[in-house]
Amino acid sequence: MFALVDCNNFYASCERVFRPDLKGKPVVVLSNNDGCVIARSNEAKALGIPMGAPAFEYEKLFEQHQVQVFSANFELYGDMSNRVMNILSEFSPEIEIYSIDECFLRFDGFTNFNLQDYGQQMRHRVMKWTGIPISIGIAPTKSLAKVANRIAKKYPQETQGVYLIDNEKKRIKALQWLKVEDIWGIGKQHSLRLSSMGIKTAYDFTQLDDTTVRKLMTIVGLRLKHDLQGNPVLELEEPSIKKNIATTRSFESSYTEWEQLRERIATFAVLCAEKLRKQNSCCNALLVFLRTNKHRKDLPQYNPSINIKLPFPTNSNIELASFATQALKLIFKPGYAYKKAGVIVQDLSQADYSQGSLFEKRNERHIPLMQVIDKINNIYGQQKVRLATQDKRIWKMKQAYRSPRYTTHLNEILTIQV
DNA sequence: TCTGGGGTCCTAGGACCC
DNA sequence: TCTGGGGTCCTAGGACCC
Repeated sequence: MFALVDCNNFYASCERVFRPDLKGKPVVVLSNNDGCVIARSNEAKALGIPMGAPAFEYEKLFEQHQVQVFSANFELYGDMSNRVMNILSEFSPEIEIYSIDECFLRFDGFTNFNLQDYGQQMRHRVMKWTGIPISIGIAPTKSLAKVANRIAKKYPQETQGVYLIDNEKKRIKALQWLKVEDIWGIGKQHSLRLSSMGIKTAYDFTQLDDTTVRKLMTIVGLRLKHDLQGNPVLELEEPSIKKNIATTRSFESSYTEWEQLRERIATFAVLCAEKLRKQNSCCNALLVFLRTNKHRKDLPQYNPSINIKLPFPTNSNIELASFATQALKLIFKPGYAYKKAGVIVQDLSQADYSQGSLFEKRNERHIPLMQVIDKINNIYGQQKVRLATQDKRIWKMKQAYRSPRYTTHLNEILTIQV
């Protein structure tokens, strides 16, 4: 059996842990630049605030219903996530951390366990030790565990947050209940297509023949169908290093000047380099892109991107910033109002076994230099040592409502007055 | 005025090889 | 009129996830 454990309204719940006064009140968390709503408490959902709602369109509603608004505090959420995952990993030797707020557990050889009770234990422990509420779905396959989880979330009273699909009758009932667009792995395009064919529920989907599914949705869809039928096809995935690493941001205002963009791109490249070093990788290619504001139909649009191969693999701040700037030079055109840009490093290889080039070589002296820079920045704070092309203000984001980083910065720790 | 960020996998088609 | 057969590798784009 597999369990899918999912934190309820995760970001909003993290904010509430340190602000118990917000219990029962609507809470929303905004994306970077306080742009749109990326998490909502149940009370906020009940007010009809949709996922991804642009914050400026809902300002009135926020005020009217005294919605508690937070800027994203990813440092806090990441740390809370680690705590939750650590606790959950004590419940099974096999765990796959699927996202910041979700994990799969595998219960192999748990035949003498009452998984319903076991799930309740998990909920209680995570709640007691972190304050984060979770929901659990348990079933013979991963995709069915996803379905079970959805039921647990949808009917908290009846299920007490844990739902088990452990027989054929429950499986069919669950699939007949689930709308086709809510299946994990079926997105907007496929669900529209399926819906137009009269396929309305997950059960209908599993009744299609293999050839049709394959033709419509490739091998991915076919695997999903079999998994939903109760034959485990989707396995627990091993932790693996990333294949691409991106740093992309929208700007707090539009940029028109080369200097501004050069600074952003250099900084994004440095952030990518740091992420590369954290997983001991080098990259062999990188992509730089620019975007104008797609919502401003009145302005000229220009969304270029360029992919360049590097002459040698590297994870040096200096080299990546330099390559990224060269790439930017090739796509930058004056006269446009750029709203977003990004650097994506690709074709990653292990840092220790890098394949050198015959004609050009990375600067070996950067390796110890980067080690020292990482060390200093770890102690004294991010980007204390930085390139001269980088601005002092590394985070150019609107974050009007960020909560303290309670668990990762000693000077922001919660103070209690008795 | 204002609209997020970061990933994965699969396939078709082009370019190339003998 | 008619123009082989069998491969590999790479990339862009589409689909999906949170």
